[in-house]
Amino acid sequence: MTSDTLGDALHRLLHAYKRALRQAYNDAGLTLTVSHIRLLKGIHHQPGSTINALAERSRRDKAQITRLLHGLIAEGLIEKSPHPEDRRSQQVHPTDSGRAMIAAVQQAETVAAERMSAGLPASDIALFTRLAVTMTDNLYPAPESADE
Amino acid sequence: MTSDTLGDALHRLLHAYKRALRQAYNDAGLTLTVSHIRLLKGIHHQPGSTINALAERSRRDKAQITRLLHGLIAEGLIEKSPHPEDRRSQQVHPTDSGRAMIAAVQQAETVAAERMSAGLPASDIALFTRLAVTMTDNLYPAPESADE
DNA sequence: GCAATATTGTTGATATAGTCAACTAAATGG
DNA sequence: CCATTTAGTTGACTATATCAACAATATTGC
Repeated sequence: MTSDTLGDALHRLLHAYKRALRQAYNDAGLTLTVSHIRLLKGIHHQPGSTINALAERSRRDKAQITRLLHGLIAEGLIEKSPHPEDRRSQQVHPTDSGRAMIAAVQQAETVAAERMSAGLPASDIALFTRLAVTMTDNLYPAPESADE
Repeated sequence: MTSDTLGDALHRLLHAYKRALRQAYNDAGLTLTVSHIRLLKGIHHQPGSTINALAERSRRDKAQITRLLHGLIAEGLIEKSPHPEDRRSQQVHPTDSGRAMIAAVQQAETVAAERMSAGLPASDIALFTRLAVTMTDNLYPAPESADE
């Protein structure tokens, strides 16, 4: 199995998966983009996060996170509040609308994931996911000690 | 394992992988984008393809393929020739430069793939790739017969 | 044989995703 | 107390992707 094949398979799968996701969101009447939804889920998963924390966890540019947050705030799905200890910083929380949106998103994503996984045993999916996580970690090595 | 986890793992892996690819291309002095390189590889893999064939195989919009081809022609990596039978159509071939570029690309991609796969047995990578192909196929069902 | 329809590739327009740099206000460290 | 760092923002830009409309050409059906 060449490196070529693994890479090609990944590109193709993500392209197909993102299309399927967009289709499922559209079918569910959701108009947010994949990136907005991923961020909303990240906030829902860890309410009170700072923008920096969201950027770090998702490994996205904080400029992009800031812009995506604008969109989510405009939709009334999240809100910001001042950080209790650091006046440079804010904490981000989902609103009731945001939490309601998460439920709809999860349903739509289940549709897409079930299509994608059709005919595959849960043990294969579990292994696939574990391998994906491992490969991602391989690409983001833990920070080295100072004496590197 | 929730659908959430599979999807999230995929998003993260592709984001990390594309970054690693771009880094490897940069380190190798390659200035083409990931999309240009993927198209060049597709042409190299099947010289003489039409634009429509390239769009179909990659499942990209033909408008995007046309634009990417412009860039590759500008770099002298491919060339077009009139289709022998259909005057609407052209055939696309790699040039000698394009073929030389492929070798450099393969080297750079091996670097990225080896980082990504570090510590994983080849059998795991093979299984992962097979599962990725199956899931992609699940998302693009074969065209139905007319009596659907 | 001709008109209607379909196809190929292109261009226009637009949206989404992503990155780098520079900035201000605030925090930290020496 | 001052230099440096950090948090978040904005500007600018690139990459990726899609839809629609079009002209030229091919195909189909009568």
